[in-house]
Amino acid sequence: MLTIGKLGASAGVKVPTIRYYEQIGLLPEAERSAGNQRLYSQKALERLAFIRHARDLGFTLEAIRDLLSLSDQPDQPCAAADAIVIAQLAEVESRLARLGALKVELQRILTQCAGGKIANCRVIEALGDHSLCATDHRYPDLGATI
Amino acid sequence: MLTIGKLGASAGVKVPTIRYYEQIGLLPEAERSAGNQRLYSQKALERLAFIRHARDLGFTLEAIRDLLSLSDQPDQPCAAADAIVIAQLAEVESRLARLGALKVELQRILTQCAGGKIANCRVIEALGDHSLCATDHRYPDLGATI
DNA sequence: CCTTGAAGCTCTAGTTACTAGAGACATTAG
DNA sequence: CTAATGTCTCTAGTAACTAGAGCTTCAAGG
Ligand SMILES: [Zn+2]
Ligand SMILES: [Zn+2]
Ligand SMILES: [Zn+2]
Ligand SMILES: [Zn+2]
Repeated sequence: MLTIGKLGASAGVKVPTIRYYEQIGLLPEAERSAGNQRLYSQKALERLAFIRHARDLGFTLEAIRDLLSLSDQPDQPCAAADAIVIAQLAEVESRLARLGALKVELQRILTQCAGGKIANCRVIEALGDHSLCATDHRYPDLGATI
Repeated sequence: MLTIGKLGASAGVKVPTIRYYEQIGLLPEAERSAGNQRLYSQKALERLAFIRHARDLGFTLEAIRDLLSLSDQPDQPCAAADAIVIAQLAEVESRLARLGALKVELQRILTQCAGGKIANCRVIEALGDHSLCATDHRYPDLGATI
């Protein structure tokens, strides 16, 4: 049995984060010691490591919740799990495309600066006017994660 | 003079977002009509378009605040503005690197699935165990934007 | 046995950049 | 003049934590 501190150190997750995961129901309520402190089994460590790793791979907590509940049902077909991973890959690819365009545009903007005063700086101007842009980096709001 | 709705339509920014920008001091308090409705000048439209475009380029509101205050001081050297753009470029490149690693890893994980039941699915297993990963995608917390 | 420091507990609030909704007032088209 | 749309303020909610206050429990040293 591990205390919350040991668990966090083992899984690479901060203690308040573990309590947060419990609070939102991503981790089950932990057993408690006589003194009301949380105690964790090896299985709990595995579950937390799964969460941590999936977070590192960019999955949302919602997706992780689904993955965990799937992994608790071993005789279901795995297509649902794969679909979540495929969706995450698509998300990553979409972000990559967007960020690639941003990179190109920012580099291009930076080349416009010849130094000097702000009044003459083409960088400020380029930031203000999309019609000076070479690429179309205006995508409908991709949210934000990773 | 534009109403808030026209302003938003012109700049491609939703009305509540404009009010939010005013609330956090990114836009100055707008003039008001006799009936207490906000009225905006052409200059306000330019400022809002600047904000919108900079957001599209992934700048945070904090960075945009700094850029705006720099652009209000035309005889300052432009190095400070450039530095903000350079930092943003670095941020974008760092995210690109991270996302590139994630993409590779997610693709690799997906190849492990041979279909079938979850109990045998290597995808779930791979998600749970970083030692099965081929790349090192564990970077110290990059926050999240874009 | 006692003390002290670290680790744990609960609870609240703050972060980013908005978005949604309630309930009231203003403006405009027909 | 009325109905529809637009605008007003204010509050609260989103994702995934993080920080802090004020309290209790635990482990080790003297
Ligand atoms: Zn410059
Ligand atoms: Zn542009
Ligand atoms: Zn599978
Ligand atoms: Zn991994």
